[in-house]
Amino acid sequence: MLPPEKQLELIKKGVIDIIDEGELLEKLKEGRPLIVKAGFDPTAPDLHLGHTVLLQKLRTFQQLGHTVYFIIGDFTSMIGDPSGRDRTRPPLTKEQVLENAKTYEQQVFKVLDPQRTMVVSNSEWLGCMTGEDLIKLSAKYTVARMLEREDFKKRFKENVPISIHEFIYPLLQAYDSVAIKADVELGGSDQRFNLLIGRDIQKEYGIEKPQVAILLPLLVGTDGVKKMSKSYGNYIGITEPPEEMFGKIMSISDQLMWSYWELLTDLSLEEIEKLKSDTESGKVHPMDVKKELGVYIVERFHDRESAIRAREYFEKLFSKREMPDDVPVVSASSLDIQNGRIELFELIYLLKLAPTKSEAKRLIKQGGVKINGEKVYDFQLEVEFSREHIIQAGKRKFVRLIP
RNA sequence: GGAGAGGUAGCCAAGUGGCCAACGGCAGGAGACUGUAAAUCUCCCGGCGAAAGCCUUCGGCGGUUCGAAUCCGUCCCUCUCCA
Repeated sequence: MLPPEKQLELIKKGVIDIIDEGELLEKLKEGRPLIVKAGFDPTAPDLHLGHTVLLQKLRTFQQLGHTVYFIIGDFTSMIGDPSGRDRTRPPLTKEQVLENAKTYEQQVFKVLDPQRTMVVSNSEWLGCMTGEDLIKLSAKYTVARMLEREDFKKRFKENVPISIHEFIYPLLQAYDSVAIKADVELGGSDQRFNLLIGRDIQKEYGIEKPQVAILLPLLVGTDGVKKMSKSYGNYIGITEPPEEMFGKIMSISDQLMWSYWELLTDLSLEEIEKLKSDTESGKVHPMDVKKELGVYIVERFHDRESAIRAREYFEKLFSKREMPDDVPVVSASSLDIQNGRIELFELIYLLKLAPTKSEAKRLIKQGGVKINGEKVYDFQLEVEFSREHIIQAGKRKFVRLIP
């Protein structure tokens, strides 16, 4: 193991806050593998780039010889973490949660070292809690302290409902730390409150040296506004196909790109600064820098070759406005059409290029549909199937229609 | 338990008997511009229909009325104050 001071230095890189740094150093000096906790709620089937910020830091701990407890919040996700929310989360069913949890296990090892990772579900200890246990746990915290949280305070003030179970969430998360005797817990900066409750509750349960809370920056989602989150639909999943992943990265704003460089790559801050100043001075084009980022990230979760291919695909489809190679092929005979001809809007609808016939018409009227590269505005145009047609709806939806 | 205020499309939010498929904003879509960035401009944004128009929608269910998002009854949900 590296000397404690050296370890601390590596751990500190890129983190927002450590509570308490002195305590962490003390723990490191004990020279034993620390129990490092990070919890994930399986609220959607995929981990996304936002999670990897955290995973990467966990890996740092592993490289330093510590043990990671990866907690799947199968129990707590049925409540839904209220952190940063302006309303109650919709609850998940047990089936959904289990389904999602399954895929998590496979995905985390794209980053984590399996030798030093314990994957556990918090239903293991929370699921067998009795009513009495729960009441004892709830008694250890007060409503006033709960309302210290900004998100709760805001909702309370604005008369947005807060259910009692949302108060219980942080307590259960804290109890996880008791159950596994966590030395360190990692979380996004919105987890500050939850992680601190963990410290309080651990002490209540007789743990003398409570966990150290390490807060990491939140990755902003593809919308450029909210944190990357499954429930906001602004995420880039780590299992997404290369082209998809690359495309999503290209769609983030230039400004946002810099935080992606910072949080998702191993480049040093100096190297990123250099890229940034080169971009600002016009030495390099921001789009090229973004493509580089795209390749970097796709390569991490797939491989070099796929990453290059994804970039080429992108350039072909968008920069040169060409058709991709793998346009879905639909044969006219599979479409249930009479007389071998059909009105265009009907066709767009049948090909699922628009969700309703009304939308198909609108799309056509607005000039969003091309047949064989020609814009068509007449939604009643009769399409024949005697030969092949390339139908394009919007920028990126293509269908090759064969007789 | 009592008193009051509310529940309108993905979200926020107008509308208080016919002019309401319902103002406006956000989000979303298409087009122009372009680098699938940002900004800007135009258009669209319940369904069906070529159109006229028709159908379904304003928490649920019933009712009054020629006609209801709007009035009445009842139920469900949220918030506030009092206990």
